[in-house]
Amino acid sequence: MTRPTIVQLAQAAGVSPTTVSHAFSGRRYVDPDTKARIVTLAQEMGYRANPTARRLRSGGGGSIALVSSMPFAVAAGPSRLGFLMEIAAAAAVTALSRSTTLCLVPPLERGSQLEALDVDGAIVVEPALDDSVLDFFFERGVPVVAIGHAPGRPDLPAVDLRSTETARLLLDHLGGAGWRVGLVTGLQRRNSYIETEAAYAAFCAERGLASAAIRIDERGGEDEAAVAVEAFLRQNRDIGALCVPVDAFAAGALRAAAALGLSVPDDLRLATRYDGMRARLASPQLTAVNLHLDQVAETAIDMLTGLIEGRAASPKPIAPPLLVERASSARSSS
Amino acid sequence: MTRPTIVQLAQAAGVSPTTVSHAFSGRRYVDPDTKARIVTLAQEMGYRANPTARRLRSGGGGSIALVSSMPFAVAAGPSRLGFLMEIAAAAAVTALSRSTTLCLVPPLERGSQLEALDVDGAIVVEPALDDSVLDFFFERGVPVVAIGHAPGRPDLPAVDLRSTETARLLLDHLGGAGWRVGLVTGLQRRNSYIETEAAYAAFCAERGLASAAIRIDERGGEDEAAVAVEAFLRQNRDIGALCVPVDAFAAGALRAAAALGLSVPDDLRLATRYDGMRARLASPQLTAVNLHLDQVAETAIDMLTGLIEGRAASPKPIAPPLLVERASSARSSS
DNA sequence: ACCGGCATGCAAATCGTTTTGCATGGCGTC
DNA sequence: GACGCCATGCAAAACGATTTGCATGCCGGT
Repeated sequence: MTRPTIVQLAQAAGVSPTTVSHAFSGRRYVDPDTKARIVTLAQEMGYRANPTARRLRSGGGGSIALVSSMPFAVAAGPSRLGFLMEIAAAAAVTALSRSTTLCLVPPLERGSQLEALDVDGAIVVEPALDDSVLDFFFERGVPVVAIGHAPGRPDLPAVDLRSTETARLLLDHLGGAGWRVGLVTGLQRRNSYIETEAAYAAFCAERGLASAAIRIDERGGEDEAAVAVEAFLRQNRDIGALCVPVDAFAAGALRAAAALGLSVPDDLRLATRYDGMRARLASPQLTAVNLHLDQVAETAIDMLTGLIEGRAASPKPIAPPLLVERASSARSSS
Repeated sequence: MTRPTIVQLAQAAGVSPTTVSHAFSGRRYVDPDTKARIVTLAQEMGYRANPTARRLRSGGGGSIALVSSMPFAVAAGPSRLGFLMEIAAAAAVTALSRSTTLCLVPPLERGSQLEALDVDGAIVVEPALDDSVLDFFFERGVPVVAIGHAPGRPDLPAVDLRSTETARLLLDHLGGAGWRVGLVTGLQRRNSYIETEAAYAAFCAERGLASAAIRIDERGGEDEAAVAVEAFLRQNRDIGALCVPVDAFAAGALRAAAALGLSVPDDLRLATRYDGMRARLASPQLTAVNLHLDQVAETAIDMLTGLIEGRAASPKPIAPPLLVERASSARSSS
C-alpha cells in the first residue's frame, strides 16, 4: 500500500535507478524506447519521486515561515487581516514557484509546541522594537528576513517598505494652503511609524506648521481610534487634514469626523496607508497607497532563499509607492 | 558558511553522531555531562538538525496544506479573502498545537513546480464539482479533508458546513408576510450552493411562493453582481427580501438596491452567509451567519491528522450556525 | 574468579533520490 | 587490425539525519 520507490520502478523496468532518474530529469541521454517504457510503467505503478529525498540530495529548500508578531486575533481581525494575508497570498505563490512551501505561523508563545517548528527560514512582517519573534529565530540560527525594517536592527535583512517616501506622498498630498495636517499612528514601535513620524516632523518644519500627532493603542482597534481621534480633533480645531497610516484607525477617524459633524473631505481630508479592502469599503472611500505588496513578498522570499543557501542577500528594488486618490481627500473644487 | 552537520558537531564534541542524535531526541540515555557539552556546543556552532534529512529518515511528521480551489487572485481578492484567510488563521493555530505546520498552497496548475509539493495531507476549502484539486491529491495518495462536502463525493471526509441549516436560518429570518424571497448564488457547483438552493426550493414550496433565483459568475465579483441583481430585481418587483450567501454578491446587491431607489431594509431585506469584514463594513451592516470557522478549522485538522496516522476520521460536532442580525434585515417597525 | 547487569557510546544500516565516474559494445576510419 | 568515439547504462558515493544491534568497562554479588 506504500508508494513505490525508484528502486522498485527500476526493477520492474529492468533498468537501474540511475537510468530511471535520468529518464525523468533528462540530465543524461536515455534511449527513447527505454525512456518510454519507464514512463508508462511509472504511470501504471503510480510512481512519484519522493520530494523529501529529492530535496535532501539536491539541497533544495524546504519550507519557510510567515510570521506576524501580532496575535492573529488582532492580525486576523479587521485591522490587520488584509495586510498580512495579502502578503501571505502573494508569498505563497512565489514560494511555490521557488519550490518551497510557505507555512503560516501563529504568534509565538515561548515554551509551546513552537520548539518543534521545522522551517528553514522565516519572514517576519513589520517587527516591532525588541520583537521577541526575532530573538526566537535568531537563537536557533534560522535566517530571517523582515518586511519593513526591524527598529534598532539595521543589520537585519529586510525588505524596505519605503515608509518615508510613503509618508511624504501622503503628507504632500494632504498638505494644503494654510491648514494644519495631523498625524495618527500607533503605540507599538514599528519602523513604519518611526519613519512616518520623522517624515511628519520634517514636513511640519518645512512648512512652519505646528505638529499635531497622537498615538493610539493598536489593541483598541477602530473603536478606540474613534474615541481618541474625536478628542484629538476637538482639541485641534484648525486641523484640515489627517494622515492615518493604520487603516483601522482611519476608519475610526471617519467615525470621529462624523460625530463632530465634519464632512470628509470638505471639512477634513483623510488618507491612509494600506490600500486594502478596508480603504475601499469605507465611505467615502479612503485615499491610500499602493505598496506593491506582491513585489514585496516576492523579494522577501528571494532574499530569504538566498540567505538559506548561503548567498548574500541582494534586495531587488521595489516599485515606488503609488498614491491612490479617492474621495476622502478630494480637493475641494474652489 | 554553510550550516554545520551532525557529523561536524559530533567531531567537535568528541562523540559520535549517534550520541548527538540521542542527546537531542532523548530516545536513549546519554550521560548528562556529555549531553550538556553537546547542547552548548550546538548553540555555539549554530547547529540545527536539517529538517529535510530528518523527515526522510523518520517518515512524514511534517506539514499539511491548505488549498482553495479558487485562484488566489480571486480568493484573496475582496470576495473570498476573509473566508479563506479566517480559516487559514484558525487552522494555523490548531496545526501548530498538533505539532504540524500549515502550508498555504496557491491554486494548482498542473505540470508546474507543484510536483515538488511535499505535504502529508491537505485541507481543501469548499471544493467545487469535479474539482481538479481533489484529483491532484487523490492521485498521489495524499489524504484530503474537505471543508464543506465535495459535491458528488459523499465518501470524501469533510467537515460539514451545515449549509442547509444555514440557509433555513436565513430564509426563515427573511421570510415575511406575503412577499417573495429571492435567492442569489454562484455559477460554480459548490456544496453550499447546492444545499442552499435545495433548502430554498423547499422553503418556497412550503409557503406556496414562486421561486426567484439567479446564479452569478464568481469571477465577476461585486461589480457583476450589482448589474445582475439590478436586472433581476427589475424583473421581480414583488421581491421583498434577498438571500445572498456570497458576501461580495451581497455588496453588489446593496448597490443594485440603491440604483433602483430601494431602501434597505425598508423596501428590501438582505442577508448573507459569511460574517466577515465585508458584512460588517457594508452600510447598512449585513445580517449574516456565524459559521464557527475556528471550530471548523480545528475539526478539519483533527480529522486530517487522524487520517494521516491511519485512524478513522471521526468528525467532531460543530456548534450550529448562529444568525447575527444586523440592520440590513431589520423588521420594519410596524 | 565468574557472571549478570547497568551505564555509556559507537558502527553501520537505512530513508529515496541525484550525480558522478566508469564500463561495455558497436561502428566508422585510417 | 588498431584506434577513437558515440550510445547506453550501471555502480557507488553523496545528502544529513535516525535507529538498531552490539561493544565496552565497571560494579556488586556469589
